Amino acid sequence: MTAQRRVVAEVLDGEHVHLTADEVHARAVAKLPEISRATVYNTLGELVTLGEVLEVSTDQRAKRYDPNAHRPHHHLVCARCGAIRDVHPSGNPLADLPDSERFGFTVSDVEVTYRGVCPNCAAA
Amino acid sequence: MTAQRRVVAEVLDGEHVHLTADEVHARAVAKLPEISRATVYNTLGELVTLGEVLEVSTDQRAKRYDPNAHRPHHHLVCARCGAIRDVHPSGNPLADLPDSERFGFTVSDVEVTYRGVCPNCAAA
DNA sequence: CATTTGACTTGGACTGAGTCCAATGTAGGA
DNA sequence: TCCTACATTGGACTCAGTCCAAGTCAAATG
Repeated sequence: MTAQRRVVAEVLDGEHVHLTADEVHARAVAKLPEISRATVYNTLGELVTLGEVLEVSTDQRAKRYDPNAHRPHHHLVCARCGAIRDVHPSGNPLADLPDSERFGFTVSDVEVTYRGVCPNCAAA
Repeated sequence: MTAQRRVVAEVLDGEHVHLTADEVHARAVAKLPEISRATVYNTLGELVTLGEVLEVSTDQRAKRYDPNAHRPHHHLVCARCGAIRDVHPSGNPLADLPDSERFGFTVSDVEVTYRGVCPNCAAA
């Protein structure tokens, strides 16, 4: 556990929003000016493999990092501004995939992304 | 409707798999050697806005294009080799998102991505 | 205490996917 | 046929992310 890793963890823990790697880097630099992009990527990658943080790619641009990895959830994304909210649908979509639609796969996970327009963008 | 656009449409229609833009380009070049990448991107973009083709981004790499836009469906992705199958879960996940979890959004769409290991990769 | 070791960090080069743009080509109407 | 608007081209550019060789640091060893 080095200073750099602590800073990255603090950034993610501090704001419960979904930051891109570059945003994490920018906030990390504010606390530890000489931290490099590569280290931020390395640390984020480790946090992901440790299961502390989730990678989310709701648009086709930069991946975002979700510190809320321990509570399973899905995402609701604004198609205009890109805002992301965590949501907890009722029901288990995994159970909605019948065997006949599994093609022999061992299905272990499901991601659900709802898309719509947020109140802010709807008002504008 | 130019020769270039016809070729792109033919490529997508010919193989019901999920090609990347570069794969579409490669196959288009086979039929019309001097077609450029930019034209393929332009045409794919138009097909997407016309609703003829869907953009799918199951991994964080290249977008893939799904010619099966008229029949709603979701995707099952192999975590190892990236193979993609179209699937039709029972139930409607949109209905699973209660109003209390909509945060004032006008929710219009939902994408579901199942992840697992395909029979081929499981055997290897 | 000095040295070795191995892991961590750095910055810069590199890659892949996609976009942008000025120049060129072309289809189809007047 | 000529014009005009639109489509195409290719190359430069951007953005996100990866890679790598070199440098740093701390803890363990002698």
